[in-house]
Amino acid sequence: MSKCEQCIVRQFSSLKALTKDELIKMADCKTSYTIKKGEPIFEEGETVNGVYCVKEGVCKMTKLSDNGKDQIVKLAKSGELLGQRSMISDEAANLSAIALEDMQVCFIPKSEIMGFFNQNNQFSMNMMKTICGDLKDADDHMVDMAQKNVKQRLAETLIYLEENFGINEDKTLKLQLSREELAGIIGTATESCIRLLSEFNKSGIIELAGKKIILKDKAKLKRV
Amino acid sequence: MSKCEQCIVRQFSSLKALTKDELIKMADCKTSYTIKKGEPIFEEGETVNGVYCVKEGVCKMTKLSDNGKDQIVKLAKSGELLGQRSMISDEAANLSAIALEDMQVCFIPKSEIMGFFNQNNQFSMNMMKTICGDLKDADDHMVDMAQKNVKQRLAETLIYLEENFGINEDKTLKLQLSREELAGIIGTATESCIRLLSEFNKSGIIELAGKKIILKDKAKLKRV
DNA sequence: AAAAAAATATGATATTTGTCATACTTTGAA
DNA sequence: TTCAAAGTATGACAAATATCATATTTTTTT
Repeated sequence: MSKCEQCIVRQFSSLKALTKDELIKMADCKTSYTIKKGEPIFEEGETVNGVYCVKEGVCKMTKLSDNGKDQIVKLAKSGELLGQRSMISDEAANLSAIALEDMQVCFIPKSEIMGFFNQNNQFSMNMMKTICGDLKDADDHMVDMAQKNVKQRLAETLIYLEENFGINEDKTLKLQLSREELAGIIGTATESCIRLLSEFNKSGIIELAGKKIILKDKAKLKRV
Repeated sequence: MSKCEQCIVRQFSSLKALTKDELIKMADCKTSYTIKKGEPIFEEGETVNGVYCVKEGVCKMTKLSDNGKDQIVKLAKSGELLGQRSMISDEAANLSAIALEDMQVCFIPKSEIMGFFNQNNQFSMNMMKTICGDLKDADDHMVDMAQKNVKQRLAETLIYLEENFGINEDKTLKLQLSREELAGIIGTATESCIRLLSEFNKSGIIELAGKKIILKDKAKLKRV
């Protein structure tokens, strides 16, 4: 069993407030999982009863809409905790978490987290702040969905992907999404997404190298 | 100064977990305000440094979009606390709170709330759950914005207004919004909103009595 | 390596939604 | 009470987006 104490990713979440003793205790009750690309960590409607700490890899948090399309609500990467909201609300998961790459995650049971809540005030405060951050992001995202058009949302998403997941040596976006997934983030039909990517490509704002994407002119992208 | 201890609305928020002693202490440091219809309680970008407890009246929580339109993110009624997120995140308000009716609100300073956090675990837990509920609502709302069309969002909003704010004796919706505000909730142009209301009216799903609205056929409204 | 399946691309077209113009109605102030 | 302003309503049209069809390319399987 790997040691939480030596795991760097804990520094990127509420867990950074835990003491050495608490980390040792946590290492004892956690379960580690390897998730293959495309597989779920948990799904909408499931009871989660704890949180998943993402050690490695990126996943999408999706919700199935009435019209049968999957909306991607959020992308989560290494260091983030998943399932906090459901655990705290004592509700089934509102979103599914699906691996976009091979992942390593650790499950920490609710009882353990609740113990930390009671004994470590900084930890509770950190988790509260994270959830508040998620709420702000969701509100902002909602306003974008309501007020911006598809072209603007695509431009915004491309910049977000570069800023949050980086680029390879050849300048292509590191996080490689299918056109369908990209459409699922911006909330549009796959064909519309593809069409706009072509348009951006033709006008030189981006470059399409197969399914890989290079942002050529971020200034113009921001002004779309 | 009115007594928090005797104020019923505290039962509808995290404050219900406070003890008699804590309520007496809170009554001492709170400030009461009367807000006229149309006036702000606080505005986007302001530092709030505490929470507002809505004693009476309804307000809209809005965010100004880049295109100059106000998006209504949420409606808050008596019993709800406003500004929790900003207070906890230590950030300026992300949303403006504008009275839709004459209101009575009480301001409770941050120092006071933080004290309760440390001494009353149930109170912190309640507030966490409230924010988690807001996050779920925001995520769901976001998916609706992305995946449903304007007609469906209008139908959904009308039902929401009836279920959450009730109807008068003449069956009209109690919460009376302008067409512009209604458009601001569903995220569309005012003219489109008006046009769809007319359409619903003509097809008998709703009835327009001046600016008042009666839902005639909720089943049909849900199936739009 | 060949075949099948999935993903990407693009055209044609329909539908939805936004914008601008204008008329009518209600509300509030002088 | 009257007038101005704001809000509501509707038509005409333009723009954005979805849908369906089909072609091409890429990936996966055999």
